[in-house]
Amino acid sequence: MPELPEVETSRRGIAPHITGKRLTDVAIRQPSLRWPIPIEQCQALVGEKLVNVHRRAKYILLNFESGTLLLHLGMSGSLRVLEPTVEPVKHDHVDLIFDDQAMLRLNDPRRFGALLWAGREPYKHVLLTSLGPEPDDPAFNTDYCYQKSRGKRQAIKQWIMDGHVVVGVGNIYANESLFKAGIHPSRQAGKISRARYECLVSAIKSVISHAIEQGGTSLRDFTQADGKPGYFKQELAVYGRGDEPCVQCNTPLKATRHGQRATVYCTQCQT
DNA sequence: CAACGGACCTGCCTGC
DNA sequence: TGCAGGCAGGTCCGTT
Repeated sequence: MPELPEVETSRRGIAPHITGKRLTDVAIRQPSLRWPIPIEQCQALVGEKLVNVHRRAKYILLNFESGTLLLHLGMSGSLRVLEPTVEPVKHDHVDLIFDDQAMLRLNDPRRFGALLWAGREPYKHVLLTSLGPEPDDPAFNTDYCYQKSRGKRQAIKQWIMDGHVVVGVGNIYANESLFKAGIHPSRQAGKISRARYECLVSAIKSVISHAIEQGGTSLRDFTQADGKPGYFKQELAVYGRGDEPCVQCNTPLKATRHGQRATVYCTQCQT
């Protein structure tokens, strides 16, 4: 479900409803996510105010007065803000209940998500320390990519999906960005020219920022915090369109795999 | 060190 | 209708 645009959409959806409110109760029905939820540290936050809700990569940072809860949605997680009286359904693993009748509820069928305690200096948490720049960071630019990729034999698709290179480019937006830049997904990262990296960086920035504006991509069950779908799906050029005609040249799109992940590209437009 | 595959889970779809 | 198998938006970790 969530790549960076979906996570940012979720953050924007929940923040206005819970920022500045005081945590009054915590319900953890399933503590076994990717890593065990630190139940006692969550309960110790009861009585504290939620100062703000930030995001780094695909992590949502719930900043309380005494420290930060790190939230990751994994492959299938979603967040809703509901009234505390709403009955939980299957896979509603965690509720954070705030005063003023606001409840943040995490649902995650596959349980690849995470809720972790990151203390007073969350950016020093091991999961956040070695992350690459955000796509919209000026530090993510042509020179950075060109220099960092030299000597790398990895396929470009896998390289841009590596969070140590740039964060937030998951499988959907990797496919879309490579199509937009006209780059074949199998091309070796270390052999791509500076000029082509300029196209790719620009494509990644525009694809991600546009998807955020559209409220993310709704596939299967992704919805925004208010339950509405994202609207980016209708703009996908290649993802999920194997064998369908290329939007630019009508050639049937080729579906294949890179490192266990579905890859779709145009054999004519991407070289 | 780089690169790859496996692992963690459930749900949904396809084909027999 | 039932069931096995494959696949899904992420990413850490162990092994080559």
